[in-house]
Amino acid sequence: MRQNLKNVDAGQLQLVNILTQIVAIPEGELVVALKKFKRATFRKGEYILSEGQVCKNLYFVNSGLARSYLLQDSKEYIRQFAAENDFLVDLGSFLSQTKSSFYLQAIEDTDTLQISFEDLNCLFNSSFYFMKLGKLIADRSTINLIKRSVSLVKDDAKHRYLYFIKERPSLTQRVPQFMIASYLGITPESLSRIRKEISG
Amino acid sequence: MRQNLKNVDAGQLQLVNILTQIVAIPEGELVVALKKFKRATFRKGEYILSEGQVCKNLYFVNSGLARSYLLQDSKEYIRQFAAENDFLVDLGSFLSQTKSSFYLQAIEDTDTLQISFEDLNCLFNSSFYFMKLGKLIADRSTINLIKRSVSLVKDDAKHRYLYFIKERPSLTQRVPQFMIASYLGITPESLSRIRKEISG
DNA sequence: CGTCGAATTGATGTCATTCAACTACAGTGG
DNA sequence: CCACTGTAGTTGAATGACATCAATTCGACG
Repeated sequence: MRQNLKNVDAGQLQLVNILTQIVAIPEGELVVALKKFKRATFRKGEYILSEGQVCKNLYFVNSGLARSYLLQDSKEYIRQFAAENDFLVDLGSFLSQTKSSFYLQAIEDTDTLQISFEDLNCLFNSSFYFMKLGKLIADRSTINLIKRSVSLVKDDAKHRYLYFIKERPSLTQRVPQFMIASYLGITPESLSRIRKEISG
Repeated sequence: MRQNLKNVDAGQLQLVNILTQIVAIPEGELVVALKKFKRATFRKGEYILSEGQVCKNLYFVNSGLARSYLLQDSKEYIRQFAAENDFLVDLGSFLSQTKSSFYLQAIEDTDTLQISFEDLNCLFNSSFYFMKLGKLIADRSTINLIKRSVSLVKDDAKHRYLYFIKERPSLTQRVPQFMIASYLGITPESLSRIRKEISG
């Protein structure tokens, strides 16, 4: 039986679309790869990973919304939101298979495709295309993080917020304000005042 | 004539050591790759890249020290120091071959091996090993940047400085204080006061 | 020895935090 | 259907961290 993409479900197709948008991959390899991804769903508020656990899977978000954050001195520091078509993982924990310092938690009911560390590594090591894909994704994420870290030293809270609502307008609606504040590195009170100032 | 690593110079050997420490690469491929790297030296203060130019090369620092920084409203924001065995590049400009928003400048007399965007791409696309190397380097840099961006929201200036001198003790000696301050996202005056407080 | 940029120090200002009070509102159980 | 409860969001006042501005001091180098 010939392997093709006609029988994949909507979630898998969504993943394929994102991947092939980054690099062209032979259909046969995609079909093989898709077999390694398993559906995983999380309820609003549910923890996908907790601090101290090893991040054994990488998640592709089909629908819903999740966050990754750090807890220190009983304060939360959000480092990322992952919505539709985003990847979700604690990269440090995942790549070295060591204990995580981050939590991964669903903000909305969230539907994902997960792949294990071992399976993903097989994929990378068995296919030039996937290794290339991995590199390109890592490159992008490096560039994004450069932007973010530069912005954190260069811009004040108001500019960071304006940039956020420009870049991720849908999140501005879906994410509670105190989480946006945490992501921006400020308190909910400060964000509230900034919003007041902007609207006024 | 058999290709081997016996005839490479010290700088090339240094690069080989760093690369093979990340991933094992057949000697033959290394020899081919090394041919694409060309020696480039810069005097203290010299610009390796200026804002608005396209970053056409990636640099491996054999010796010396350089920085990458952004200029905005006539203020400098240093985003990275590159010393021995570090890579230096404006990744955003390099990967998309578009105008750079960063400056690359030698802080000390600096000795590098440079490779052009085209040559590096050939290397990546012609060899699985190099593609893997590229991915692993990008992964590392992502992880480092996650740490940095989290630290920028989580830690105050004092903690960021303490972390810096712990992680890069040699730089603490070699980099002028006002540049360390810029990297940390604070003013030279603030850093001076922090140092006073720590020593006292 | 003189010069110039780097570093320090002091006085003051600003932005964001902290703490506290209050409002709005969604979810729960009576 | 309404009161109860808890969480999010807002607002005010006081505090704190870092910036700014200005004046020296330090130190490398010609």
